[in-house]
Amino acid sequence: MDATLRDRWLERAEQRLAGAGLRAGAARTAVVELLAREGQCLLSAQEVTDRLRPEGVGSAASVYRVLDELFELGLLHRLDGRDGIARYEIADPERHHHHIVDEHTGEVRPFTDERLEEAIAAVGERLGMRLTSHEVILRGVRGRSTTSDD
Amino acid sequence: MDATLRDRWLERAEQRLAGAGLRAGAARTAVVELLAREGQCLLSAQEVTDRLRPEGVGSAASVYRVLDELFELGLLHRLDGRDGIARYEIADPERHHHHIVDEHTGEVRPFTDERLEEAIAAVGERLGMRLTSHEVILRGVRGRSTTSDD
DNA sequence: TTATATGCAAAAGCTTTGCATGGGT
DNA sequence: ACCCATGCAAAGCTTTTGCATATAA
Repeated sequence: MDATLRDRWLERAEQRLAGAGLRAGAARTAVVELLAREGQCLLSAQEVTDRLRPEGVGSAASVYRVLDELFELGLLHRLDGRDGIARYEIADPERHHHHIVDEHTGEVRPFTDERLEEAIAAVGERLGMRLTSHEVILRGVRGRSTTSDD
Repeated sequence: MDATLRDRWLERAEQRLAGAGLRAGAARTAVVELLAREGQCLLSAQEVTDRLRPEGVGSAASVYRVLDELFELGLLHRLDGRDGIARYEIADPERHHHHIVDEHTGEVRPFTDERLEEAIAAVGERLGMRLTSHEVILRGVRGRSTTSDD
């Protein structure tokens, strides 16, 4: 867990939430703090709710509402999975990653790639669009493009 | 509509479906033919069902089943939208595109970019993964990265 | 003839919403 | 005090599944 990232996001989140005239209730506070700690990789509403249960706060409704609020404020990235479940992770302007899924294990690994980012920016330019967000999902299996295979 | 693409896909689809020991019923035939014609851009199960209604075939259940079959056989790409709806489009090995969404209008435009593809292939190499599929979604607004804004 | 495809209706699963209550500011 | 946040339960939606029937091979 990246503590710098956590603190930076937490501060920005609280700023922006307050700035939007929203109030800090128990559920929202718990969700935000959980995300700051454990939301650096993808988390579903269900997972958030489950991890909050021990604390005795965070109904499904509140979790969904808070997650959506944070997303709308640009504080979270959102990915809609093949399984019909939305997953969120904290959005940090200075740090940016994408995901690669192992088709065998289902494991999701984050990665960053400068060349990929440049290519994407160039596409936006070429198409005459100012990009507000983008997402890349790679799927594959272990092992390079040799002929071996599984 | 690209007739070459349509015919190539149709042929490959029928081959692969037959090869999998599946039978050609009325619903599947209708779905496959519709996709060959109009499935070059994203289409939801609902949209497929609606367009098949005049023909009097294609219940929701059958459409979902056929769509999933085709996807599992690698004949369709699948994208899970923000709205919780899955959309499909025909997969052509020789042609490959991604999508850019206009945040104002919701309009989805397909695009291709060689440099982007190369960057993605390089990432797979670097991470030691043989890529089986990948998707890129860009979101933005009209106008280049000037300071104007929307 | 025999296994598969189809359609209807019911069920399942994620997410949203209505409403009364509790809690920030 | 005022208004927002919360939680429960019900509703909404897309997608899946069970089952009887029709149909391809």
